[in-house]
Amino acid sequence: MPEGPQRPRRGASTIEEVARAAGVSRQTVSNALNAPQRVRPETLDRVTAAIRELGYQPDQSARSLRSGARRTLGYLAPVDDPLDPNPLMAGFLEALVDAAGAEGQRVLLFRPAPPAGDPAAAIDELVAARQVDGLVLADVLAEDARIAHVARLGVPFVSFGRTGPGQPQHWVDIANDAATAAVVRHLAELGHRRIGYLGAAEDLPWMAARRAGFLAEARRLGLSAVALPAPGTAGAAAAGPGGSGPAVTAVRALLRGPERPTAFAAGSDLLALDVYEAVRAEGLVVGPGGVAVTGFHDTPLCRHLHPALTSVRLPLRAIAAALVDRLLGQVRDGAVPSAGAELATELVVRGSSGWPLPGRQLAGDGGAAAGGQVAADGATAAGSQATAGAG
Amino acid sequence: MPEGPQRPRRGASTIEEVARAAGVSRQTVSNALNAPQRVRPETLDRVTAAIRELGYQPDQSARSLRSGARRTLGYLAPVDDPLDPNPLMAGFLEALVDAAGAEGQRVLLFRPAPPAGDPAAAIDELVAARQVDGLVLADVLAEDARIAHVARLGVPFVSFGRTGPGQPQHWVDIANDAATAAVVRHLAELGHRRIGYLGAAEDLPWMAARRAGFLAEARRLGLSAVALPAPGTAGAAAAGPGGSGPAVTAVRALLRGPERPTAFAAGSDLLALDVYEAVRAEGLVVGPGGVAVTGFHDTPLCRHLHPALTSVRLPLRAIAAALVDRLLGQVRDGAVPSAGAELATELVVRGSSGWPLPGRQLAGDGGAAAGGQVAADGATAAGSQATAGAG
DNA sequence: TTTGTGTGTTTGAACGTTCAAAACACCGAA
DNA sequence: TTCGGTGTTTTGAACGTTCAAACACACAAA
Repeated sequence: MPEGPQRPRRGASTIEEVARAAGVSRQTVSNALNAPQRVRPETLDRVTAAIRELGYQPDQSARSLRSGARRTLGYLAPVDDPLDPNPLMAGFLEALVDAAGAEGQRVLLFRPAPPAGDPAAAIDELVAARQVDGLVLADVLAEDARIAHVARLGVPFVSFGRTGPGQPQHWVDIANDAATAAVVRHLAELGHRRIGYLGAAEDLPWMAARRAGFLAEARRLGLSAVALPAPGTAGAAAAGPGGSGPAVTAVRALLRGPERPTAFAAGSDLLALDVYEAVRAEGLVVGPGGVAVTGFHDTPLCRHLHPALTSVRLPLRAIAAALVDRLLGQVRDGAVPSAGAELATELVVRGSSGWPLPGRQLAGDGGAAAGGQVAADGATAAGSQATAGAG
Repeated sequence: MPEGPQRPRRGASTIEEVARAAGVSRQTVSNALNAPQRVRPETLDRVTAAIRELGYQPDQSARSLRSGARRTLGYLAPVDDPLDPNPLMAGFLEALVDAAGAEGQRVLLFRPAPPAGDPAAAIDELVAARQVDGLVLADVLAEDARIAHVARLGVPFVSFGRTGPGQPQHWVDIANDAATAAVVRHLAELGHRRIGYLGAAEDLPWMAARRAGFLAEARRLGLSAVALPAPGTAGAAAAGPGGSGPAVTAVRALLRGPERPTAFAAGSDLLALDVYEAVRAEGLVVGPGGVAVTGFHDTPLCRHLHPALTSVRLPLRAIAAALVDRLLGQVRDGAVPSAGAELATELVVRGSSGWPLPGRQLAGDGGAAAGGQVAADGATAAGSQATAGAG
């Protein structure tokens, strides 16, 4: 039988010990940490030295209990389809943790308890136990029950993904339509006049926006454009994550048709893989000489494809920073955002749409679209415009 | 100017209010929550009713301060190469949060502060502030500075990934060698006699183990086997995430050689993509009629390939549960694990190695290896054996 | 009746910090 | 000399909970 927990206060010193060591009172040490300008410089030095000496760090529980500030933000993990997880979850989380850390905040991960999986209950629990100062929601839909719930609760929150017009505009999102519009411009610059789009799960707002941005820009430039799956077809569901067969079939059909597209934009990197397959199945080649292809998300997959896949890169660090900034604005000053923030993406050009050899520069690029800038991996990047949308 | 924070204690009731409502004392309510068997059933009912009535939940900070238990586990996010992130991070985290939640624990995510990125400092901060009861480390190497550090600190911890013989054996890991051995058996059953392996970053212990398991089982079965990149070649680095060119080149060279393998196992799903490319570049076909290919991790990518990729699925939920179990054993009872736990993987057979049409069952499978069992998606799964390794 | 024994409940104290207010030291002006 | 003012430091109380010990009571044994 084990000898029990017996927490031995591993080296953890208290504020009282620091005070004694520095020859001051409790509160002076507290002030030295929380409001140094109130402490005489000479005293501050002594206290700081004692703190370092003893390796003191305030007990977060005691701090929270007294002050009310938890210094912790809750991230509600979206319950996504295990077959089609959000491809940027991990990267976004890292960015979020870093952005929060820069503001002295930690990130608490939570999820609706399986198998029921009621997000509202999970939120209630966390808030009732006062474990967080605010919440970060992700993969938010236009009419999202989670948004309505947290708004009703009155908890500070922000969302990655825009909310509907009737709801609080605490969101940060990328410009999905501008991203695919930039893709269209890129393809147009390369000389493509007939272009296709492969989407999936068009009921998701970001997917719908990508499709819409594609079609709008193509129309504006006078290009011939077709988006798959065609609206109203069962393909919309079938082209989803479960089986990619129908998507490939649809793309192949288009490639066999009279108006064969010379380029295809995909709503995700995985969908681009279906395009690759379809192109090859039709005996065509992916890339400049054949059918140009682009993806979305810029996952590691892009570099492992042959040719490497041109894709839309999301500014994850900027998104995370904006979210934390807006959230802490509410927590600290009660500053409720009145409008969402829309961030620009970056198009990373690789062999699938650009040039056979990766690393070649843009040749004489004086066109209408934004000028290219060389990205980290020798590929060319063209940013889409940033806007701060009004609520 | 905003009107200030003014935290209005949103609906949060205290234990005192519950006590008053139930006509008992503070401590009885506390007992009702923490040691119900000490409370008379009749009283318990009254207290429970009051708790529900008022929507009471104990303040976690107050609880932690007094009892010492934080009810929170820290997860140290590995600082991986952004070009080659751990492909199961997101899924593992979800499983970890669920497993922790089932035990009433939350998960706090933290990372070394960029740009320096010293894990030890990040750990010290978290522990000194007493924000967690224990730590979960991931992507652990044999001689890992983080392990040495937490062991020195005396904090309860576990690791996903085995530790070296001289170190505490608080690990949970998958049987990497058994996983690739199962792959070899699977390929042998299909009739393959000459097989290849494509690895990368062989300095990582799990990658080394996959390679070793592959070679050992091939030798045992008397198969002709070649593992890429060949030891001592610069390809070991070049075949990594950065550019997949060299990997493709090496595989192609092997396919052109006199002893052309009829099957290829890859150390990850992304590497399998390189194999696909090489096979096709040589004018061959991936799948039963041509070159069989297998991957590792069973990422969503597998289903989007044509043919769909046979891959090794990791028991993420079991891993997370084992980690939480071992960690809480230390936290609650001081039960220090004396040996690591090795978990079995599952081989998900799809078209790239099995049969042209996905969904077909294993035909008369009375061979030497473990019997097949049908997995969720109509593919066939064969488990590798589980062992509990001795420290 | 007294004494013990166990069960259920209450009371006082403590966890480590910050808030609120009071105390102190010092300065220059009245 | 007194007074107010300012800057710095200290003191008492509080945050909401659980620990440790005390208490009340019923019942059995002495």
